[in-house]
Amino acid sequence: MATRSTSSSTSEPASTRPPPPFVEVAPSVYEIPTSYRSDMRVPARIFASPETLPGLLADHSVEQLVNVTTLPGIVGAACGMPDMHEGYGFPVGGVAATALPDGVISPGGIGFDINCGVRLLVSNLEHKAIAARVEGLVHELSRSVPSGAGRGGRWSFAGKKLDRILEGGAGALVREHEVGTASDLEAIESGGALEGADASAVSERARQRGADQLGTLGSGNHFLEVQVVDEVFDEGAAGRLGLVVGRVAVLVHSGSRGLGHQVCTDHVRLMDGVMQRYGIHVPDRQLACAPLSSPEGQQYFAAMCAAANFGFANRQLIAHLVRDVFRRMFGERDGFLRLIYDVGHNTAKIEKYEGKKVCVHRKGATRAFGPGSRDVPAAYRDIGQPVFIPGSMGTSSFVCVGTEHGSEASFGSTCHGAGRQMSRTAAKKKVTGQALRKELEGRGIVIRCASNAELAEEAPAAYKDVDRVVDVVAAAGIARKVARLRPLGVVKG
DNA sequence: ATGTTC
Repeated sequence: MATRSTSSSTSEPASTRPPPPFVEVAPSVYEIPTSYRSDMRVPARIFASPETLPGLLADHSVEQLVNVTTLPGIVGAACGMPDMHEGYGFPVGGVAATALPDGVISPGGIGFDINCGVRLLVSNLEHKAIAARVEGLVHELSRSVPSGAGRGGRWSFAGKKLDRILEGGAGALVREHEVGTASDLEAIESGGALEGADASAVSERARQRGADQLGTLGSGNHFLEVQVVDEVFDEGAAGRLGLVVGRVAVLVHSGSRGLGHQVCTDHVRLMDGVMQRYGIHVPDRQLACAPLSSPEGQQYFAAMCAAANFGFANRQLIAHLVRDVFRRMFGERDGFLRLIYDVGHNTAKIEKYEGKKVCVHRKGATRAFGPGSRDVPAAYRDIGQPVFIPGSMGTSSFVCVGTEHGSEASFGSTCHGAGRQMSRTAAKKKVTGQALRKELEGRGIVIRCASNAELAEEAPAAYKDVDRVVDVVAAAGIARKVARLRPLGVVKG
């Protein structure tokens, strides 16, 4: 089994080892040259500032990023976003592009929660007008959207219906189940469906785990937040997105639940078994991979795309449940929620860089294409693709847009959140869920969650400072700040 | 992230 790391150096605390040699190659961009370790194929590029770099050295994420640079077929550099932290094999907040056709694809470079992502909806409501109803609103949302580990919902999909969701993503729900509208699809990355999906590549077990989980939040850092637009940094871009100070918005953060998790588990196991046959040697068993052109690579890619489509459909159904609540409480007109955009941060996609096709792994990294890209919705094409960077629970979230510079510096990617600075277990030792709940309520934030113990894992103290993380991506020029949103209420598992 | 060790 490939569940344990075989890299001997990851068994010692990160702090006891000398830091690798960093070279500042541009403002807020550091590189570790290939001379650092003989097995590196490309440099490791880390987006950081003098203030955030020490934090990145506190766990094994930098070493993991160096390990990623050894993958066969990797091009350019392995990139670490400013919210990077330790993950399974690859760091969370990591980007790696491998050249087609023989470069590898590695499930660890996408993560267990395939197409975990964020969607932002905006209402016509003024916070001032509904301030007294926020508690009731959050309560109703928590009743309508199931959350918590292992939780299923009222909807269940199997057989051909599930096949069409796995291959058609959010569009299958729009077309067959009257969940949302066709115009929603224009505001979803890749139109809400990745082309490479093949339902038959998804195991029966994965299908069973996912059957009743569409339209559910899950647990961990997944949440649904009612927010108010707090500050606008770029009037032009904010206006285009429909973000006006004082306006109420809803941020949904969820993924492909047990289905995506099982797809990752299935294929890590398969690849671990065939790596040697392809003559691939990696410094950490958790980097299990296979050439994208191999049967194992193709199977995983097809299953991963199908799980990603399940993720898009999940957020589509959650948004549908949220819209129902808003409509019931505020009426058809005032309660209308327009989808601004939906973007994932755990996928691998075939994209073109410098004229060559590459497989871009993004794990805890958000696609952030710049102005002019055909993959950006026409309505936003001149400002760049919207990107959402949620802070930790109860802290501000940022809306950004991608930049042209990002396509050369980070394969069109930026950070995905604040990023952990404390493990889940460490967080539980430091704070109790009860105390955290009191603190949030003291700041006027309504909170509904299934488990107090899990609440503690998501304490703001367990995360990096999102303001600093966003300042780094802005300084490095891989995203542009548009607006900040402040939480009014949180629903989580 | 996850029916939190098939």
